[in-house]
Amino acid sequence: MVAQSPKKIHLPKTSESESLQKIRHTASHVMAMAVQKLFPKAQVTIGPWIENGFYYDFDSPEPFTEKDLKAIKKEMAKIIRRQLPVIREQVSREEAEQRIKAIAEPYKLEILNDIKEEPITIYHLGDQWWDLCAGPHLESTSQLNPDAIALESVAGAYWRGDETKAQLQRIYGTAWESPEQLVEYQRRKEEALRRDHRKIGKELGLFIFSDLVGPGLPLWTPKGTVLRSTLESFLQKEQLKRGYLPVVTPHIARVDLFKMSGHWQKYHEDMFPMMAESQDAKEHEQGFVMKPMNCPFHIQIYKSELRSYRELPMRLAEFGTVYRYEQSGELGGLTRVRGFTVDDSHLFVTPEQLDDEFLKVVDLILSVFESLRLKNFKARLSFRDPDSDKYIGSDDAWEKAQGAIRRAVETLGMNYFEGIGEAAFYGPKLDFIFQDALDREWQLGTVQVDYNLPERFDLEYVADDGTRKRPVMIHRAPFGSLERLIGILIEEYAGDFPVWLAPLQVRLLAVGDEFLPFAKQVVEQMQAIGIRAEVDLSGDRLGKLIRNAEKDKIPVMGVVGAKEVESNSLSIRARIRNEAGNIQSQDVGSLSVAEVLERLKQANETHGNF
RNA sequence: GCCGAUGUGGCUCAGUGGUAGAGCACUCGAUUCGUAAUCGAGCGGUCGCGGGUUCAAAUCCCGCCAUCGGCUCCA
Repeated sequence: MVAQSPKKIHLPKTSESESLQKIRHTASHVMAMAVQKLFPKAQVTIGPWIENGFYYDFDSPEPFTEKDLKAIKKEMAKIIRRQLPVIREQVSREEAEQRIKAIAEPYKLEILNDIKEEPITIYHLGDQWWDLCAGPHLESTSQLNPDAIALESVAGAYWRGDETKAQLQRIYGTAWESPEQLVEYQRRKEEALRRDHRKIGKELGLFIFSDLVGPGLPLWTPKGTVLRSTLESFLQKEQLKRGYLPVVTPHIARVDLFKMSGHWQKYHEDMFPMMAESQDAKEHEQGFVMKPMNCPFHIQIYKSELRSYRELPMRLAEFGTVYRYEQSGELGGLTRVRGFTVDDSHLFVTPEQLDDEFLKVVDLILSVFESLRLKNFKARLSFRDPDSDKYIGSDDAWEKAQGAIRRAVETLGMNYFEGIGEAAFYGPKLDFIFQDALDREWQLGTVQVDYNLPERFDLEYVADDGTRKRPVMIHRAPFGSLERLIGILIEEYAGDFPVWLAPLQVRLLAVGDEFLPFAKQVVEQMQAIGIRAEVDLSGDRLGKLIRNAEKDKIPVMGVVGAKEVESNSLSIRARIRNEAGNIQSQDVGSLSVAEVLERLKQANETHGNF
């Protein structure tokens, strides 16, 4: 059955709609006025529109709770009903300063100091309330519809986004052109929640967390492990085709290794504490640490022999599990964990090979995304912040590395944006950014150019003229991490994996117990050619078996009864993705066992549909 | 780490001061059944953990742990 959506409601983005910008600017001012009415001690700071609404940050001696939102919303409705005109006024810097001082709002003064242009614009709500604001705004509060506004949540937020500064109270709200849009927005949010990988991962039994094991440390169940290994072997195969060399390295190493790499100095707070045999060893920093990255290990393998230019590029690859002591408040599902597996590789190349090799890596990454049907991503040039001291190496090395990345994206004609301050401590990156079901952004794939670690580890190769030269390193991971990738994939597919990735590809459902032997025999044939299949042995009625298989999102169901045994066939029901990307369960009809085997084999090889 | 919220059987949830309940799942029995739930019975919970208040705590208070939404930080 096809669900008919009654009327498609378009939800505009704030950045694309001046009308929404006005609504949300004005709504945030009305909210701030309401808050100051109810909490006279609250001071206002900033309150911009965001893609789906707006927020406003307050410095309040008493924190707001979710219960307060109701009262604030009520107060907002009152303000709206008073039909206050929104008046724009231009004043001189001095005038603005005086007025701020008159109402004792120190944050506004700081904001004023940041505004470069003059005159300063102030927006008034009638003669009741005003704030510095660039606008645009509605003409009157009466143009807001209280039924198209919702206050969503409260959160702590640091002043200026700086954790050393005051913690403010942020209220998130959303406002729309009509109540219908608000309802649609809320409906979509609920729908997004249904795609949440934490929910689906639990339902499908892919991974678990245990309080005893610890936060941010996922445990992979048999089904989840099948999914992981399918992804791993897919990439492994692609890498072998491209001359990568597999390696395996330990999970821990002496602190000294990470002192040499610079991790101990620049990455210390992201690392689990050192293990040391004795207090004395600890004091002398003579212990072991869990690895937060694989690069220093791969470097040791490179360095274990004198390398010739003939060996380069040398591409050492490992699914290496790393451990990072992420702040507790950062952890969440599979997208942010403390132990994760990087599909890591370090390429040691001559400076002349760098550009070409970089392009090959980007090509691999894009083809991996294509195989996974991942289309919605952004490319970010993650460069260093020249004013920060969190990086190692010379300006020259950074210029060269950043130049190489820029050349690559220009050559490819890729769309990209720049993230200053987003570089790794040892080098700049080209990152591929995806969104989760709640529109949060996550970095998956990454390619990094590194002149610094070869320097720190004194890496060399013998050039064709017999001299010793320094290689350049490329760090790269198409998946980024298996954990985060799987989190994103689950949400992308809403749990309905393409046949080649589905942990269980086929389940056979017997109409009666007497058909189980035939079903078992067909499953054995499937397993023999690498198809993941099982028989439902629960003995329930067919309707129930189908319901369970649908709930488990198994791509192919094969019903077995007298007819099928007779003709060595299966009555196939399959979950098939339509053009719009929605999964529909379809009766494919009766197919011979041979035909089913062939189709599944094809799906596995081509990553296509059943 | 910071601000706020939440934590009841494997899962989803009800229970707000009087000593724990439902549905699903699981086990057993009956049913042998053709495309999204057959019927019945049974098993299962130190109500996140620790302390306190009270004659009495899942319920009120304090601390801790975990999860969720943000902030900050990152694959």
